[in-house]
Amino acid sequence: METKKNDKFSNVEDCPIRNIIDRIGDKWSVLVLLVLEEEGTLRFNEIHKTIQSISQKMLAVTLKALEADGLVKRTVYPQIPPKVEYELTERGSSLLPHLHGLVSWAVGNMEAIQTSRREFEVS
Amino acid sequence: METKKNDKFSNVEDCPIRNIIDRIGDKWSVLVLLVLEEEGTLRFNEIHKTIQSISQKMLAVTLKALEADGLVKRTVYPQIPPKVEYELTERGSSLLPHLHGLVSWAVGNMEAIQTSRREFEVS
DNA sequence: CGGGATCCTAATAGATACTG
DNA sequence: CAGTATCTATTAGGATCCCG
Repeated sequence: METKKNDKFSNVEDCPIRNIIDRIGDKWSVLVLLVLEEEGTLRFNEIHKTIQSISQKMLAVTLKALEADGLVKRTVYPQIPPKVEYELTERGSSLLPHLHGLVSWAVGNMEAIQTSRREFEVS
Repeated sequence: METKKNDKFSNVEDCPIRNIIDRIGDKWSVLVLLVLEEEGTLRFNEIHKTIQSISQKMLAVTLKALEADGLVKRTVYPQIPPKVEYELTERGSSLLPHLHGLVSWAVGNMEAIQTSRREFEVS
């Protein structure tokens, strides 16, 4: 992607909006963040049990991305069998109110949106 | 995707969170919404000029999806050459405050996140 | 001018098997 | 237990051409 004059929004790397959308806009990140907020500290398999429809691979990938951004803290207990715990960082916690804003909007508007979609289909 | 017991978050169609993330989590929707908010009513090519890095196809696809969800209103003026205007609906406008919350968080945390990513890389 | 139709590629997600 | 590796299927996105 090339940045041109007059294009305020093209520079992906430096655009905070695009950056954050790229992070939470994937398939699972928001869900994982909400689960960690609701349940507190969880082990890998505990998260997996809460979100059964995610694959092991995608959960690992998602957690690693969240960890890289400093939204989730990963603690390894060097024992056998291994134990790894995940929890929100402060930065992660500070994001959640904004996600809740989105969630409440989504809950409040989902039905109307689905109706709109159906009407749009037939037209 | 199959819904199982104990999995509160797997049912994509009915999960408002997943629904809204699927909509705004694509590459361009949020940007288009923000542009329409900032600039008001715009023609297709005016949006394109503001976001030059989007392809014509993706702009059309994005606008159609936003229209289907009732977030954007599309008005056709039947004349030659054709004129089509886009503007936010009330529902679209009601979403924007929540997006702004996200945006402000993103702006405030982007630098720290980028630092975290770099540190994570080398480790 | 505002797209739609088509074709193509790159990125993403899932299934499965394996491992320290 | 908590992943990784590999492979395949699906999807998103871009390029190009065309049309009313």
